[in-house]
Amino acid sequence: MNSVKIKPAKKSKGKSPYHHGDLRKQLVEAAEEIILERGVDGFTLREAARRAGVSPAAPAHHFKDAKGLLSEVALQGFQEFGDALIAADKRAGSDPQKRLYAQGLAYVTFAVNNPARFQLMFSNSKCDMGYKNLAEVADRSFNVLESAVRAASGLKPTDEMTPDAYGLLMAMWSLVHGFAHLGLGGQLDRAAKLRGGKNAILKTFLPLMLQHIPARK
Amino acid sequence: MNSVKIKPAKKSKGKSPYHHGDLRKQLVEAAEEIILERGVDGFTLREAARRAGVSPAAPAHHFKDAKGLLSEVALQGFQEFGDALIAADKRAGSDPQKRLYAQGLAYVTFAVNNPARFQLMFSNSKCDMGYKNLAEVADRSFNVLESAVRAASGLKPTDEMTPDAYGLLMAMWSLVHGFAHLGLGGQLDRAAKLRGGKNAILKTFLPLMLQHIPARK
DNA sequence: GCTACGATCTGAACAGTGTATAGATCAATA
DNA sequence: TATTGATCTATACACTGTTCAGATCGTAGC
Repeated sequence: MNSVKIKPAKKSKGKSPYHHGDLRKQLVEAAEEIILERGVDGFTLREAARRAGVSPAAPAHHFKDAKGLLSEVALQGFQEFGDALIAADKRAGSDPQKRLYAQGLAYVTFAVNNPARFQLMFSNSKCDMGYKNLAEVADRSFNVLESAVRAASGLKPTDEMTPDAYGLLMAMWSLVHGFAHLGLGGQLDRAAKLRGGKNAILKTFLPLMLQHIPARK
Repeated sequence: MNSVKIKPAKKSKGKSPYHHGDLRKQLVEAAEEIILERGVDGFTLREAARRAGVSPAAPAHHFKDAKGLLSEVALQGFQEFGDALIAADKRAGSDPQKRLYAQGLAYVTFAVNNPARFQLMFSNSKCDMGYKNLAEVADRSFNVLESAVRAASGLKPTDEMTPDAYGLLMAMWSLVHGFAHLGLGGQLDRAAKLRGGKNAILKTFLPLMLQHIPARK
């Protein structure tokens, strides 16, 4: 007999043991692969199970249902997304306008570099905001933007938001979110009759657009 | 025998004749019903066939596949959408700023009043921009906005778009589109911790946001 | 060491889906 | 009147998400 103890490897090429050992994580990875290859709507739970090398019923022991697995993917996506926004905000220094610009850049850059995840993160039909702390993690991203808008509106972090600041906040958020959504949908390419895809959006369109960031009245 | 000639009625309560008579239109109406009730992802072709009172295979004689039917719905949606934008633009008179404001209002109002159709219209996975003249009809809406942006940028209708005008155009479009998308997704409600749904979005948030319409530098 | 338990996974099943195919029906034309 | 083409039905196939009974196996308790 083999005296060497073997923890079932991530993807042991040998006969798969009855217990997978790392299924939850691999399902998440498989899901990310799938939505990237086939789009969010191309995802199927069975395909994820297939790629992880388990039966169709196995995922149920780790996620309530397909929506549960996708919600976990969205959760991790919002984690990275928030980190990216925070990092960009810090790099921008203390000038409110620069902070807004940097965040807008980071927002759209994340969307373009993670198109499938980004679409998933904002899809109510594909993931459930009630999943674990998904809503809180999502709001964390939102709060980074709110912080910069406060500064741009001359408000201290403890001040209550004024209606005008709310308007600016929504305008700023709408601006970058809409740009990302239109860009990923291909609308910008079609409308501007330009090619270049991802690169054109980030390098050409985005700076032109961000020059028009709404400013405090 | 009955001497009265009867065209198979829209929904003759009698035994249904073998040939439907008006299936194409009724499938479109059924599809609109379904996406309104169940969301775009809740649509199934079989359910549409069921509501029209025909077999699952019948729609194939009028639309290539499910995507085809939804594309037709999107096409009609863009028709109405463009009409609404044009009407708002005309009502606004000649002041470019007022034109932009009016179009923004009309853009978001349409989205909020036709949430399912709006989402469908901008969903690449659910409808096909290659369907009939869908792309052209969609661009018609876009061109209304471009016209107002030209005016706001001091360009004549025949002038070539400058990079700055392009930036303003994308900013304006992104602004209203992002607001609509975030609003329909429920993100604005959550972030602003307000209730009121459709009404709050249109009456409270939207005017606050539109005050920050990007202006020519 | 042994046992029992709980977590994890399989295999099979069920209802529902989109779509293809062959054949039925029927209006309209020749 | 006969034929043709458009429209519809019935059936079938492969696929989906999810459930359920039972198989497997690490591990906690004795």
